[in-house]
Amino acid sequence: MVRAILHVDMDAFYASVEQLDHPEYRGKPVIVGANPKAGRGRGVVAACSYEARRFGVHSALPISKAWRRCPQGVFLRPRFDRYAEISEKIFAILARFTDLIEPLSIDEAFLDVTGSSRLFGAPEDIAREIKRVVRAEVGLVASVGVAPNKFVAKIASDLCKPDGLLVVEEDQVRGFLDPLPISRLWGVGPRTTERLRRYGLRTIGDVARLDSALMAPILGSEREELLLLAQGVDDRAVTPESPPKSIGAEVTFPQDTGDVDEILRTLLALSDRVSARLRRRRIAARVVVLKFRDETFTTATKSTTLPEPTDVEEEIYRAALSLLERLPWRDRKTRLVGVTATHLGPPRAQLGLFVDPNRVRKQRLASAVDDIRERFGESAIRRGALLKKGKVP
DNA sequence: TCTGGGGTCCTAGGACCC
DNA sequence: TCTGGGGTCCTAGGACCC
Repeated sequence: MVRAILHVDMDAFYASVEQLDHPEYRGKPVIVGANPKAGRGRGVVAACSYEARRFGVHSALPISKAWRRCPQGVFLRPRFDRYAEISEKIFAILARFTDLIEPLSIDEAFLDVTGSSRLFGAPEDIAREIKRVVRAEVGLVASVGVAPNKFVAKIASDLCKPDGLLVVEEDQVRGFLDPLPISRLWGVGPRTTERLRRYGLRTIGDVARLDSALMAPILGSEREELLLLAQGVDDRAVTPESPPKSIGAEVTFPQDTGDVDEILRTLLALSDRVSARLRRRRIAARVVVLKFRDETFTTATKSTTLPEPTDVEEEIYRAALSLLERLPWRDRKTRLVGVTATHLGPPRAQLGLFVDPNRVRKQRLASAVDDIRERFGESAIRRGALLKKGKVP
């Protein structure tokens, strides 16, 4: 049986939310991302309105470049809490049409509406209705791709933006994919594109027509999947939300720093953030990863496995500190540090295992802090060590 | 002109165990 | 004199996605 998969994707999501909340920004080039600091800012564009795209601005563009290309733009810092709020409304709308929803990001999802036809009509009608309701109830514009599988549905919505609706029937799939560049294939980024180019492969059709056996040296271990994708075959199911595999926080310093104190304070703040998010989800981590980037943009990660799972800030911080000592360089300035918790699972207490009374005290303290922050905001309460020097990043 | 922050998945070598 | 074979865990790095 042919499935009916929808890919729903909001157009210029962050920028559109800003234009929704601030009517005076409508019709203007809105650029959401890092602080441009008059062209000297660090970071990139997170999202921008279609008005801004006419100036050559796009997401992931360095913010300094965006400033130069579009000095008259409305530059805004992201308000993730607000975007999450709107996102919830959108997902609530999607849930009216099917239970089979797989979120891809804050503003994007796959829907399997194969079984929804009796109630809601043909897939194309469902897509049109979703667009109508999202616009009427939220005030934002979505694009929707409809196809027999996820891969084709995703490409369809990408290609019909903005405010698009594109249906690709099963017998149209090959003709639809063939002329597209190989970089449209899932999992084919700049590196793989370059490698495939060297073999003269430019379009998805070029890949689809290859002989699997001959491809071995070209594509490596993932050749079967890639070949099938290129041929428009994708059996992956639409699977509702799964628990996170890792939770991390990282920060790029406004200026590269050689100040050990600043680095330590930052690691503490990051450990704090990560542990709070672990506790909120009632999970604990067995592995802590420290990420470090120096002034030459060289990046290293070091990880360590803890004797037992933790959600306690102090333990994560101590693990990060022990990893700091194993870093390969000392003489270069630091651009970025990050702390990530992985190998997540239930905390010991939930498993019914013995928990050291000392840790119980720390956890109670941490939970109390969480509550205060919940009620009065993130900055309501902080560790003394964080206040010693300068501002918390 | 530089290159964010949140993730996922895969590979590969070495340790370790039976 | 030679030194199996398989499985799992740990660690580091890389490609990729939004």
